[in-house]
Amino acid sequence: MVTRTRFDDSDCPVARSVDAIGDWWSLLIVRDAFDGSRRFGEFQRSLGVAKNILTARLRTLVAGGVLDSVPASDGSAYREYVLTEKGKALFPVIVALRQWGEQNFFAPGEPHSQLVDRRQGHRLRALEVLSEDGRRLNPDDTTVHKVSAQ
Amino acid sequence: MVTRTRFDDSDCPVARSVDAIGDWWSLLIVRDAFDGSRRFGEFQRSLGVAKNILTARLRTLVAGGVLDSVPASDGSAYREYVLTEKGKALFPVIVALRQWGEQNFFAPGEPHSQLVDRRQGHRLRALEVLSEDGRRLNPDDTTVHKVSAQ
DNA sequence: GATGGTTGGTTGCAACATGCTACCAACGAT
DNA sequence: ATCGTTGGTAGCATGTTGCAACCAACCATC
Repeated sequence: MVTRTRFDDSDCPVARSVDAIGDWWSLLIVRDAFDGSRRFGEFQRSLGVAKNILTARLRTLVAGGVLDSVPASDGSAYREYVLTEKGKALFPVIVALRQWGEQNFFAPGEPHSQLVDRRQGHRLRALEVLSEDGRRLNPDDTTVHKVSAQ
Repeated sequence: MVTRTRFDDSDCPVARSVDAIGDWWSLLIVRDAFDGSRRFGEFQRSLGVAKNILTARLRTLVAGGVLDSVPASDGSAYREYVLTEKGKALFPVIVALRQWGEQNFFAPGEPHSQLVDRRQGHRLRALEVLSEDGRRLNPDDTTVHKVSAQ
Protein backbone atom coordinates (compact mmCIF):
# COMPACT_ATOMS: atom_id res chain seq x y z
CA MET A 1 0.00 0.00 0.00
CA VAL A 2 1.15 3.47 -0.85
CA THR A 3 1.17 5.91 2.00
CA ARG A 4 1.94 9.41 1.01
CA THR A 5 3.86 11.14 3.72
CA ARG A 6 6.00 13.34 1.55
CA PHE A 7 5.12 16.98 1.30
CA ASP A 8 1.82 18.44 0.35
CA ASP A 9 0.66 17.90 -3.15
CA SER A 10 -2.79 17.14 -1.89
CA ASP A 11 -4.69 20.02 -3.42
CA CYS A 12 -4.14 18.43 -6.83
CA PRO A 13 -6.92 16.08 -7.87
CA VAL A 14 -4.52 14.11 -10.03
CA ALA A 15 -2.42 13.34 -6.97
CA ARG A 16 -5.41 12.14 -4.99
CA SER A 17 -6.53 9.94 -7.85
CA VAL A 18 -3.10 8.45 -8.28
CA ASP A 19 -3.01 7.86 -4.57
CA ALA A 20 -6.19 5.82 -4.81
CA ILE A 21 -5.53 3.74 -7.92
CA GLY A 22 -1.99 4.56 -8.99
CA ASP A 23 -0.34 1.26 -8.81
CA TRP A 24 0.15 -1.49 -11.28
CA TRP A 25 -2.48 -3.88 -10.06
CA SER A 26 -5.29 -1.58 -9.00
CA LEU A 27 -5.82 -0.24 -12.48
CA LEU A 28 -5.82 -3.69 -14.02
CA ILE A 29 -8.24 -4.93 -11.39
CA VAL A 30 -10.56 -2.07 -12.26
CA ARG A 31 -10.17 -2.85 -15.93
CA ASP A 32 -11.13 -6.46 -15.29
CA ALA A 33 -14.08 -5.31 -13.22
CA PHE A 34 -15.29 -3.28 -16.21
CA ASP A 35 -14.85 -6.38 -18.33
CA GLY A 36 -17.10 -8.34 -16.02
CA SER A 37 -14.86 -9.99 -13.44
CA ARG A 38 -16.43 -10.18 -10.01
CA ARG A 39 -14.95 -13.08 -8.08
CA PHE A 40 -11.63 -13.31 -6.32
CA GLY A 41 -10.67 -16.28 -8.44
CA GLU A 42 -11.59 -14.52 -11.67
CA PHE A 43 -9.30 -11.62 -10.92
CA GLN A 44 -6.60 -13.97 -9.79
CA ARG A 45 -6.66 -16.13 -12.92
CA SER A 46 -7.03 -13.19 -15.25
CA LEU A 47 -4.19 -11.19 -13.77
CA GLY A 48 -1.84 -13.90 -12.56
CA VAL A 49 -1.23 -11.87 -9.43
CA ALA A 50 -0.21 -13.49 -6.17
CA LYS A 51 -3.18 -14.10 -3.93
CA ASN A 52 -1.89 -12.15 -0.96
CA ILE A 53 -1.31 -9.15 -3.18
CA LEU A 54 -4.76 -9.47 -4.70
CA THR A 55 -6.25 -9.69 -1.21
CA ALA A 56 -4.47 -6.50 -0.21
CA ARG A 57 -5.43 -4.65 -3.39
CA LEU A 58 -9.07 -5.62 -3.21
CA ARG A 59 -9.16 -4.49 0.40
CA THR A 60 -7.62 -1.15 -0.51
CA LEU A 61 -10.02 -0.64 -3.39
CA VAL A 62 -12.99 -1.49 -1.20
CA ALA A 63 -11.71 0.82 1.53
CA GLY A 64 -11.26 3.54 -1.09
CA GLY A 65 -14.84 3.17 -2.28
CA VAL A 66 -13.91 1.99 -5.76
CA LEU A 67 -15.17 -1.54 -5.28
CA ASP A 68 -17.85 -2.89 -3.04
CA SER A 69 -17.81 -6.34 -1.49
CA VAL A 70 -21.26 -7.89 -1.80
CA PRO A 71 -22.74 -11.37 -1.33
CA ALA A 72 -22.26 -13.52 -4.41
CA SER A 73 -25.04 -13.30 -6.94
CA ASP A 74 -25.17 -17.06 -7.46
CA GLY A 75 -26.51 -17.65 -3.95
CA SER A 76 -23.30 -19.19 -2.64
CA ALA A 77 -21.79 -17.96 0.58
CA TYR A 78 -18.83 -16.34 -1.17
CA ARG A 79 -18.43 -12.66 -1.89
CA GLU A 80 -18.13 -10.67 -5.06
CA TYR A 81 -16.36 -7.44 -5.81
CA VAL A 82 -18.31 -4.97 -7.90
CA LEU A 83 -17.64 -1.44 -9.02
CA THR A 84 -19.31 1.31 -7.01
CA GLU A 85 -20.57 4.45 -8.72
CA LYS A 86 -17.24 5.99 -7.89
CA GLY A 87 -15.53 3.04 -9.50
CA LYS A 88 -17.70 3.22 -12.59
CA ALA A 89 -16.72 6.86 -12.88
CA LEU A 90 -13.23 5.63 -13.72
CA PHE A 91 -14.52 4.57 -17.11
CA PRO A 92 -13.01 7.54 -18.97
CA VAL A 93 -9.66 6.88 -17.28
CA ILE A 94 -9.59 3.28 -18.46
CA VAL A 95 -10.77 4.26 -21.93
CA ALA A 96 -8.09 6.96 -22.12
CA LEU A 97 -5.39 4.49 -21.12
CA ARG A 98 -6.71 1.97 -23.60
CA GLN A 99 -6.73 4.43 -26.48
CA TRP A 100 -3.26 5.68 -25.63
CA GLY A 101 -2.00 2.11 -25.54
CA GLU A 102 -3.67 1.26 -28.83
CA GLN A 103 -2.14 4.23 -30.56
CA ASN A 104 1.35 3.95 -29.16
CA PHE A 105 2.22 0.37 -28.36
CA PHE A 106 0.90 -1.63 -31.27
CA ALA A 107 2.19 -1.90 -34.77
CA PRO A 108 -0.42 -1.20 -37.44
CA GLY A 109 -2.43 -4.37 -37.85
CA GLU A 110 -1.04 -6.00 -34.72
CA PRO A 111 -3.89 -7.75 -32.97
CA HIS A 112 -5.09 -6.48 -29.62
CA SER A 113 -8.18 -6.66 -27.48
CA GLN A 114 -10.63 -3.97 -28.39
CA LEU A 115 -13.38 -2.11 -26.61
CA VAL A 116 -16.47 -1.80 -28.74
CA ASP A 117 -19.93 -0.36 -28.61
CA ARG A 118 -22.11 -3.29 -27.59
CA ARG A 119 -25.01 -2.24 -29.75
CA GLN A 120 -23.24 -1.94 -33.03
CA GLY A 121 -19.91 -3.63 -32.44
CA HIS A 122 -18.05 -0.56 -33.62
CA ARG A 123 -14.94 0.99 -32.12
CA LEU A 124 -15.34 4.00 -29.89
CA ARG A 125 -14.70 7.57 -30.82
CA ALA A 126 -11.38 8.93 -29.53
CA LEU A 127 -11.74 10.90 -26.31
CA GLU A 128 -11.57 14.65 -26.73
CA VAL A 129 -10.78 17.33 -24.20
CA LEU A 130 -13.28 20.11 -24.77
CA SER A 131 -13.71 23.63 -23.46
CA GLU A 132 -16.96 24.68 -21.87
CA ASP A 133 -18.14 26.01 -25.22
CA GLY A 134 -17.08 22.91 -27.12
CA ARG A 135 -13.76 23.84 -28.67
CA ARG A 136 -11.26 21.01 -28.81
CA LEU A 137 -8.34 21.71 -26.47
CA ASN A 138 -4.72 20.69 -26.68
CA PRO A 139 -2.42 20.71 -23.65
CA ASP A 140 -1.10 24.13 -24.63
CA ASP A 141 -4.61 25.57 -24.64
CA THR A 142 -4.99 24.93 -20.94
CA THR A 143 -3.41 26.12 -17.74
CA VAL A 144 -3.66 25.26 -14.07
CA HIS A 145 -5.18 27.67 -11.61
CA LYS A 146 -3.14 27.00 -8.53
CA VAL A 147 -5.79 26.96 -5.82
CA SER A 148 -9.22 28.42 -5.83
CA ALA A 149 -12.41 28.01 -3.91
CA GLN A 150 -14.65 26.74 -6.66
CA MET B 1 11.37 -0.47 -12.44
CA VAL B 2 8.52 -2.78 -13.19
CA THR B 3 9.36 -5.78 -15.29
CA ARG B 4 6.39 -7.82 -16.28
CA THR B 5 7.32 -11.43 -16.38
CA ARG B 6 4.06 -12.84 -15.25
CA PHE B 7 1.84 -14.41 -17.85
CA ASP B 8 0.65 -12.81 -21.01
CA ASP B 9 -1.73 -9.95 -20.67
CA SER B 10 0.09 -8.12 -23.38
CA ASP B 11 -2.61 -7.97 -25.99
CA CYS B 12 -4.46 -5.51 -23.79
CA PRO B 13 -3.61 -1.91 -24.52
CA VAL B 14 -4.49 -0.93 -20.96
CA ALA B 15 -1.82 -3.31 -19.66
CA ARG B 16 0.81 -1.88 -21.97
CA SER B 17 -0.07 1.65 -20.94
CA VAL B 18 0.04 0.80 -17.28
CA ASP B 19 3.36 -0.87 -17.88
CA ALA B 20 4.74 2.37 -19.31
CA ILE B 21 3.35 4.92 -16.87
CA GLY B 22 1.57 2.94 -14.21
CA ASP B 23 3.42 3.93 -11.13
CA TRP B 24 2.96 6.66 -8.64
CA TRP B 25 5.69 8.97 -9.79
CA SER B 26 5.55 8.61 -13.54
CA LEU B 27 2.03 9.96 -13.75
CA LEU B 28 2.82 12.90 -11.51
CA ILE B 29 5.95 13.67 -13.50
CA VAL B 30 3.85 13.72 -16.65
CA ARG B 31 1.30 15.93 -14.95
CA ASP B 32 4.06 18.36 -13.97
CA ALA B 33 5.39 18.28 -17.50
CA PHE B 34 1.96 19.34 -18.76
CA ASP B 35 2.04 22.11 -16.19
CA GLY B 36 5.31 23.39 -17.60
CA SER B 37 8.06 21.73 -15.58
CA ARG B 38 11.11 20.92 -17.65
CA ARG B 39 14.18 20.78 -15.44
CA PHE B 40 15.34 18.04 -13.11
CA GLY B 41 15.24 20.44 -10.20
CA GLU B 42 11.76 21.65 -11.02
CA PHE B 43 10.37 18.14 -10.91
CA GLN B 44 12.32 17.39 -7.78
CA ARG B 45 11.09 20.42 -5.87
CA SER B 46 7.56 20.11 -7.11
CA LEU B 47 7.21 16.43 -6.29
CA GLY B 48 9.46 16.09 -3.27
CA VAL B 49 10.71 12.81 -4.71
CA ALA B 50 14.13 11.41 -3.87
CA LYS B 51 16.66 12.29 -6.53
CA ASN B 52 17.71 8.75 -7.31
CA ILE B 53 14.09 7.80 -7.87
CA LEU B 54 13.52 10.81 -10.08
CA THR B 55 16.62 9.92 -12.07
CA ALA B 56 15.32 6.41 -12.61
CA ARG B 57 11.82 7.56 -13.53
CA LEU B 58 13.00 10.18 -15.99
CA ARG B 59 15.22 7.59 -17.62
CA THR B 60 12.35 5.15 -17.91
CA LEU B 61 10.06 7.79 -19.35
CA VAL B 62 12.69 8.86 -21.87
CA ALA B 63 13.37 5.24 -22.79
CA GLY B 64 9.63 4.72 -23.19
CA GLY B 65 9.33 7.67 -25.54
CA VAL B 66 7.10 9.71 -23.24
CA LEU B 67 9.71 12.37 -22.51
CA ASP B 68 12.62 13.57 -24.55
CA SER B 69 15.87 14.82 -23.09
CA VAL B 70 16.96 17.95 -24.94
CA PRO B 71 19.58 20.69 -24.41
CA ALA B 72 18.31 23.38 -22.05
CA SER B 73 16.50 26.23 -23.73
CA ASP B 74 18.32 28.88 -21.66
CA GLY B 75 21.64 28.15 -23.32
CA SER B 76 23.17 26.49 -20.27
CA ALA B 77 24.84 23.12 -20.60
CA TYR B 78 22.11 21.34 -18.63
CA ARG B 79 19.33 19.26 -20.12
CA GLU B 80 15.60 19.56 -20.09
CA TYR B 81 12.86 16.97 -20.18
CA VAL B 82 9.99 17.71 -22.51
CA LEU B 83 6.94 15.74 -23.55
CA THR B 84 7.15 13.95 -26.87
CA GLU B 85 4.08 13.67 -29.10
CA LYS B 86 3.44 10.33 -27.46
CA GLY B 87 3.69 12.03 -24.08
CA LYS B 88 1.34 14.81 -25.11
CA ALA B 89 -1.13 12.15 -26.18
CA LEU B 90 -1.50 11.32 -22.49
CA PHE B 91 -3.48 14.52 -22.06
CA PRO B 92 -6.87 12.80 -21.92
CA VAL B 93 -5.51 10.35 -19.33
CA ILE B 94 -4.38 13.16 -17.04
CA VAL B 95 -7.60 15.09 -17.58
CA ALA B 96 -9.64 11.97 -16.81
CA LEU B 97 -7.72 11.38 -13.59
CA ARG B 98 -8.09 15.01 -12.66
CA GLN B 99 -11.83 15.04 -13.21
CA TRP B 100 -12.28 11.80 -11.31
CA GLY B 101 -10.28 13.23 -8.42
CA GLU B 102 -12.24 16.48 -8.44
CA GLN B 103 -15.55 14.67 -8.32
CA ASN B 104 -14.64 12.06 -5.74
CA PHE B 105 -12.02 13.35 -3.37
CA PHE B 106 -13.03 16.89 -2.58
CA ALA B 107 -15.83 18.17 -0.47
CA PRO B 108 -18.08 20.68 -2.23
CA GLY B 109 -16.32 24.02 -2.08
CA GLU B 110 -13.04 22.54 -0.92
CA PRO B 111 -10.26 24.36 -2.75
CA HIS B 112 -8.18 22.49 -5.28
CA SER B 113 -5.98 23.26 -8.23
CA GLN B 114 -8.01 23.51 -11.39
CA LEU B 115 -7.32 23.00 -15.07
CA VAL B 116 -8.87 25.77 -17.15
CA ASP B 117 -9.20 26.81 -20.74
CA ARG B 118 -6.40 29.35 -21.21
CA ARG B 119 -8.41 31.56 -23.53
CA GLN B 120 -11.45 32.06 -21.38
CA GLY B 121 -10.39 30.84 -17.97
CA HIS B 122 -13.34 28.50 -17.78
CA ARG B 123 -13.41 24.95 -16.50
CA LEU B 124 -13.32 22.14 -19.01
CA ARG B 125 -16.23 20.04 -20.13
CA ALA B 126 -16.37 16.61 -18.53
CA LEU B 127 -14.87 13.89 -20.72
CA GLU B 128 -17.41 11.70 -22.46
CA VAL B 129 -17.02 8.27 -23.92
CA LEU B 130 -18.81 8.29 -27.26
CA SER B 131 -19.73 5.68 -29.81
CA GLU B 132 -18.68 6.08 -33.40
CA ASP B 133 -22.00 7.73 -34.19
CA GLY B 134 -21.88 10.02 -31.20
CA ARG B 135 -24.04 8.33 -28.60
CA ARG B 136 -22.82 8.69 -25.06
CA LEU B 137 -21.68 5.34 -23.69
CA ASN B 138 -21.68 3.97 -20.17
CA PRO B 139 -19.52 1.02 -19.14
CA ASP B 140 -22.46 -1.34 -19.64
CA ASP B 141 -22.89 -0.19 -23.21
CA THR B 142 -19.49 -1.55 -24.18
CA THR B 143 -17.78 -4.89 -24.39
CA VAL B 144 -14.31 -6.15 -25.11
CA HIS B 145 -13.53 -8.06 -28.27
CA LYS B 146 -10.92 -10.48 -27.11
CA VAL B 147 -8.38 -10.35 -29.91
CA SER B 148 -8.81 -9.24 -33.46
CA ALA B 149 -6.66 -8.17 -36.33
CA GLN B 150 -7.89 -4.62 -36.74
C1' DG C 1 41.88 31.56 -12.11
C1' DA C 2 40.45 30.40 -7.22
C1' DT C 3 36.06 30.19 -4.82
C1' DG C 4 31.63 29.11 -3.71
C1' DG C 5 26.91 28.27 -4.71
C1' DT C 6 23.67 25.72 -7.93
C1' DT C 7 22.41 21.85 -10.76
C1' DG C 8 22.09 17.23 -11.64
C1' DG C 9 23.12 13.59 -10.48
C1' DT C 10 25.46 8.58 -8.01
C1' DT C 11 26.24 5.36 -4.10
C1' DG C 12 25.26 2.71 0.04
C1' DC C 13 22.22 1.20 3.14
C1' DA C 14 17.84 0.60 5.73
C1' DA C 15 12.97 -0.07 5.32
C1' DC C 16 9.21 -1.54 2.99
C1' DA C 17 6.46 -3.83 -0.69
C1' DT C 18 6.09 -7.69 -3.74
C1' DG C 19 6.00 -12.44 -5.23
C1' DC C 20 6.29 -17.33 -4.43
C1' DT C 21 5.10 -21.38 -2.05
C1' DA C 22 2.92 -23.81 1.37
C1' DC C 23 -0.75 -24.14 4.23
C1' DC C 24 -5.63 -23.87 5.78
C1' DA C 25 -10.64 -23.14 6.79
C1' DA C 26 -15.09 -22.84 4.94
C1' DC C 27 -18.09 -24.15 1.34
C1' DG C 28 -20.62 -27.40 -1.93
C1' DA C 29 -21.42 -31.49 -4.41
C1' DT C 30 -21.76 -36.46 -4.05
C1' DA D 1 -17.85 -38.46 5.35
C1' DT D 2 -15.03 -36.93 1.90
C1' DC D 3 -13.02 -34.53 -1.65
C1' DG D 4 -12.35 -30.80 -4.87
C1' DT D 5 -13.01 -25.63 -5.13
C1' DT D 6 -12.83 -21.03 -3.33
C1' DG D 7 -10.82 -17.54 -0.87
C1' DG D 8 -7.93 -16.62 1.66
C1' DT D 9 -3.24 -16.33 5.50
C1' DA D 10 1.78 -17.06 6.89
C1' DG D 11 6.66 -17.17 6.17
C1' DC D 12 10.39 -16.09 3.73
C1' DA D 13 13.33 -14.50 -0.34
C1' DT D 14 13.87 -10.82 -3.45
C1' DG D 15 13.03 -6.26 -5.53
C1' DT D 16 11.92 -1.50 -5.08
C1' DT D 17 11.84 2.86 -2.57
C1' DG D 18 13.46 6.42 0.31
C1' DC D 19 16.98 8.81 2.85
C1' DA D 20 21.33 10.92 3.39
C1' DA D 21 25.81 11.57 2.10
C1' DC D 22 28.77 12.40 -1.45
C1' DC D 23 30.40 14.30 -5.89
C1' DA D 24 31.42 16.35 -10.47
C1' DA D 25 30.29 19.65 -13.69
C1' DC D 26 28.62 24.20 -14.49
C1' DC D 27 28.42 29.27 -13.69
C1' DA D 28 28.90 33.78 -11.62
C1' DT D 29 32.06 36.69 -8.88
C1' DC D 30 35.93 38.56 -7.64
